[in-house]
Amino acid sequence: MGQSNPSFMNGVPELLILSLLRRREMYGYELVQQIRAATGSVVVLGEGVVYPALHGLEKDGALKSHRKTVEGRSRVYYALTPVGEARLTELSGVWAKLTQAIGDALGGVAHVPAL
Amino acid sequence: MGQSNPSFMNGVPELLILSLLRRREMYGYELVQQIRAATGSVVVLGEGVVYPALHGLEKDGALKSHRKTVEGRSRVYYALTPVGEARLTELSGVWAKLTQAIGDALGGVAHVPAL
DNA sequence: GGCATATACCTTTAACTGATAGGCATATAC
DNA sequence: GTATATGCCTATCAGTTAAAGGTATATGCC
Repeated sequence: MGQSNPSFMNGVPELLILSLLRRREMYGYELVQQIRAATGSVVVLGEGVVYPALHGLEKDGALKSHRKTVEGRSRVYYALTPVGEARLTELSGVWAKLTQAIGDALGGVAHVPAL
Repeated sequence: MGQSNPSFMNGVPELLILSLLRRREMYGYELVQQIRAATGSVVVLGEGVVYPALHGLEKDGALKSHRKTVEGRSRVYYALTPVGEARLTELSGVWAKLTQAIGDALGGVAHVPAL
């Protein structure tokens, strides 16, 4: 029966979220903006991607959350756990290996320089 | 209505196929093995990915094919067209921009060195 | 001859991810 | 009081890729 393994390209949203949370704890809405900012709008993840990812990571024990009310706003802050740090290290390694492999395969393909 | 844009991560199979075909023409079965070899088995695309991609690229005018019988084997060789070269340049640029953006966002995340 | 394996082409099917679109609530600005 | 920005969340859909199967020929082996 057709059962697909997750594609080799997946897990980047997770990777970005974990890496941003490594620096400091953040809440979901903030992450959406920070991902946009950190990638120069090359990667733009909507809330419909970020929130489910946060919930999944918390369920896996990679994040822990606590509510805090700031300026009359109730926010759910997420912080990395040791499990999350390990996950980040792992995903980062996979990503590095992947990009290097593809870079090697591309060899000297000229691309239009980013303007 | 829910209409998904293609994910920012897509198009890598196409990119790999085009980049390998830039060096020399190949047939589908050969591409499957060359992609595996060129990426050190980091990226392994099955025939179910490669053949449809080839057909799509040909329909777009990015590739042209011709049948050739070699060693009693009937093979369909694919070669890049100018359209395909342009496509390769474009995809390569997108990929470079993407990996750089993600690399920047990751900043100094230590990853386990590939063994 | 009969069988397994490797080559070579292709399609069908389905899972998974991520994108879109919404719904809810509060605060502030006009 | 209405619009906009913040902040959380879920439901649903679509595109891409993965897996599996289906056909056919060639070669090596018993």
